[in-house]
Amino acid sequence: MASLETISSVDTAPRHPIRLVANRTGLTVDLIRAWEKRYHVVDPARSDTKRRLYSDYDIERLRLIRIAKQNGRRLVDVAPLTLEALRDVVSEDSRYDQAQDNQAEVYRPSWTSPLESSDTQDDIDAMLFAVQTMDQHRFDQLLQEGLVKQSLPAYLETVIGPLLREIGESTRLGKLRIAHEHMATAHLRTFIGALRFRETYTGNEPKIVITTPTGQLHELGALMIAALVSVDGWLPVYLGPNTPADEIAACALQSGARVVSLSLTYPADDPRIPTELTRLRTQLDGKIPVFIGGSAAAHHQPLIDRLGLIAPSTLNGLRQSLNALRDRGYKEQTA
Amino acid sequence: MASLETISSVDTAPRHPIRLVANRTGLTVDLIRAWEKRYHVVDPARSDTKRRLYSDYDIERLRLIRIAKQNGRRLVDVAPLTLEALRDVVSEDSRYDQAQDNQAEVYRPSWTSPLESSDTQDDIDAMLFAVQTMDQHRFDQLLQEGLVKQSLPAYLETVIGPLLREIGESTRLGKLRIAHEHMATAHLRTFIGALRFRETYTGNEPKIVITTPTGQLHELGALMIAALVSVDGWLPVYLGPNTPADEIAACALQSGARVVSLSLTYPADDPRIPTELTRLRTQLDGKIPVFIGGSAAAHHQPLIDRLGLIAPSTLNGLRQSLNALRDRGYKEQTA
DNA sequence: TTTGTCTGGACAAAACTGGGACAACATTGC
DNA sequence: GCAATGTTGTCCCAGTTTTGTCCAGACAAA
Repeated sequence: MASLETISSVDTAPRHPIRLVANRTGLTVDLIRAWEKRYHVVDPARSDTKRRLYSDYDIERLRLIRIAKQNGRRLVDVAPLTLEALRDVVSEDSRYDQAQDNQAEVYRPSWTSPLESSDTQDDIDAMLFAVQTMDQHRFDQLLQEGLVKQSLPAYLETVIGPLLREIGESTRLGKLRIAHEHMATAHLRTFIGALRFRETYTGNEPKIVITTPTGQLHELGALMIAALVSVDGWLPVYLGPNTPADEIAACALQSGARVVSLSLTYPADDPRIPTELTRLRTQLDGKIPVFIGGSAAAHHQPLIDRLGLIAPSTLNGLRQSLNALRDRGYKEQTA
Repeated sequence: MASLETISSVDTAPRHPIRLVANRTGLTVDLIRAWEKRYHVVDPARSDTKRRLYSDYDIERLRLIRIAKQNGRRLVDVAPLTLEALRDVVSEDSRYDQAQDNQAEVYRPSWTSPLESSDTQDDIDAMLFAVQTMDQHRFDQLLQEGLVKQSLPAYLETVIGPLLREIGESTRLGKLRIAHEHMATAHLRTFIGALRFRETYTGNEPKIVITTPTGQLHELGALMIAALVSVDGWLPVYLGPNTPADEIAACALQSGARVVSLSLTYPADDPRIPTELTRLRTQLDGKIPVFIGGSAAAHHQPLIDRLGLIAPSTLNGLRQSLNALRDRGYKEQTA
């Protein structure tokens, strides 16, 4: 079992102290211990002085159990489930929360997760082919299957990101029609949005405003960021694309966000970008850090430096910067 | 693992606690017990400590009964019905609701109490408040709850449509900030998109291309149409907003769509609309009917008539026209 | 020293159960 | 039109199970 989970890239290395786990999952320290005592919900490793050390696997488990409870499951029922079974249960419950009449019940076959470590490029090519043939159903199927193979952050980084770039590239080269690009984009908007990154609500997770500035109409990068950071316990306040600086600032202040994150992709040299970023920086009064992501971020490096914004070069970098910000004070054991 | 349960369409294995059933059906825990006590609406299994354990079958039953009640049926009448009989009753009632649109005077049995419009207005007001306070979680919660109360087509028509109009209106009047509108729009894009996931794919559903023409950047109307028609067995080929006529035509031809449907909202008087519609009509060669929906459709009535496009005035009208078209085609095919 | 984590147990709140009461409303009989 | 009757959602009760929180005393970390 342990090796199987390693393949699906949930880190089993124990290193997080209980306080950090509590912060990320929204549970209290007492509760985590109580669950362990009563139902062996998790079985954390111990440091040489008997401190509990949790792995990413454990955190994911606890998060899922918390969601399952919120959905009305009883602790006794979900405690003994494996991580995969938990994912099944949670996704089933979320799906059915919005189910309605007259619909045949469609179950997602959970056994379609193949164990073979296939090349992600093959997956992407298959997706591109599905787009080219306008086979929406196949496209969706491939997206779902791909997600099962790895963790969400890894999936976004290795599959969705490259896929977006290739679709854009192919359209520019005339290999795909605009209609194909539109279909793919619309479908990906639905798919990424449906990752249900908002169901982890505890009421006290730190908020992050995510959008794109005026003139930037492509929202998928921003949406990916929203999905990504929610895994680590952030609550995204997602505004879609093309938001004026004043509005971003107002939103950040009203919602009490800890961070703002923008995505820049196309057009890379839009003259409004410097104006908007400067304006945003001014209005946020230096108190709220601003992260810049997206392929066009590099075009504005001098500006970014001058304004004191933060522009990690990869999704993973962004994620880690945010986590560092969030977990400030709770050091992790580097095993 | 938890893969066995994916076979049967309705699982009869008892495993859900009453709280979860209440969440999914929108009924209160008290009410579920009361119905059991009085009419044996369901007969849940019990855990070793007498906790009720419901099956998927039970949940489906309860949800259908709730909708039947909403349609004006009496509990005593529907309580003893089988699941299949319940489905018949509910779908019959929803057909009846549709007929309301076209027939001014219809016999209405005394036991039918039409949807309380004040009730839905309360819901909409609550949603607007959630938007205003940037309470995304509450907003989502309200959207989910509202959906359980009625069938999807009715929900789109009575809640989502009016909500969109009010959000637009409030923003124009300055009651909401642009940031609020952005947040609401982005959230609704995710929410409505997720509705479409529940399609029973057999591979031979008639396809319908859905999008908005060049210049029309608001996609939610089109997305609502996609969600709506998928209930009736259409397979939407959804292209998102702002698609050039050439591309729409190419997509319709490549995918073998039976129909094209466009949504026009804002700007209503965009000068590109006549050009684009004419171009589309020409390229589709008169073989593929084109439906026009959205609030701005009325502005182009003469054009629509001249080109022989079809512009039903309501969502229900659109739905009925499409179903008629599909059924006609089906007869021709089998004859 | 001060703060945080550990164990084990105690305690309290929340949730579920069966039973019943009751008010609001609709239907029926006269 | 009105009273009697039926229907239905909600609430209350007392007893049980489940779950969240707190405490004390020992030890570890900063």
